[in-house]
Amino acid sequence: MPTRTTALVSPVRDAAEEVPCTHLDTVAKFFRALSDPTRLKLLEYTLRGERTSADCVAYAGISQPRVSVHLSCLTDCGYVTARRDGKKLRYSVGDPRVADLIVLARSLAADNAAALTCCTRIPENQD
Amino acid sequence: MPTRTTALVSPVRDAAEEVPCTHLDTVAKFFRALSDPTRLKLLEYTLRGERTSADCVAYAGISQPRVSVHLSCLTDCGYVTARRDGKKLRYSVGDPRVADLIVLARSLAADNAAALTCCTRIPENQD
DNA sequence: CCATACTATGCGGATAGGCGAATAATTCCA
DNA sequence: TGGAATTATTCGCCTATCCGCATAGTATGG
Repeated sequence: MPTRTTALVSPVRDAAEEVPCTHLDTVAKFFRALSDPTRLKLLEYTLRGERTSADCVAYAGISQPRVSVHLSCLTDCGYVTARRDGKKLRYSVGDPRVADLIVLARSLAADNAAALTCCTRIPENQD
Repeated sequence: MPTRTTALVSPVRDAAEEVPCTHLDTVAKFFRALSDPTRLKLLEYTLRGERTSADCVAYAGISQPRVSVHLSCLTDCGYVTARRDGKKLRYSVGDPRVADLIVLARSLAADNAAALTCCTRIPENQD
């Protein structure tokens, strides 16, 4: 089916039928939210302070609709929360573990930066 | 080198200065390695003990070439290391931070499992 | 209420990246 | 050294998901 569907606040409540321990697909999806440079950029930006959508648009350098989608994704995945302030929505990161995760990942990635850059095995070369 | 899409009003001068910390694209790529259920499955499997390629093929349930690519990817990204033992290669996770990262991510994902499941922006062939 | 600012969605195109199948390359042991 | 076992690469196909642009929807303040 279509690649994008409405997220909003989905009425689906199926967490009861499965164990509380997170499943593979869920964790993978969790990581996928961070696998896009734009989303990662927005998350780290929001991590450093509460941001409006307009802030993010200016910071990320992409269109407002794109930012909206990314922020919605980050929100759905539990990375950020939105708070209405007048006409605007203000996004922030509430859970300190998010920062821990980023720091840890950056630490690991830094030590493997060279190898990571060379990880061209999966994608086709486009030279 | 990933193609940087030319943004509207993006200065894009970050490539000029050599960032001491890890680059955004690099970290994103780092996360991308974990954003695939198969790779995540293989990583967690390897995390629990040294594994051969054949082990991984049986465990993941996909073809050997696919496993080879995934393990190469995980290796390039610094998650696992390969050690030759006779005819076989044995894969293992040396860095304890990898386990920390997974544990932390699982912890976070568990607390947002419901929301994550509802994040239909990342569609899954799951019902 | 209405106008407006703010936010979300639809569309179409382009590309990344996953898979299976076939095959090549490499390595070890007899 | 040769054959078998193991691992890596290539190819075609297909889906996911990124983007920009246009537009629809919604909440707030007047």
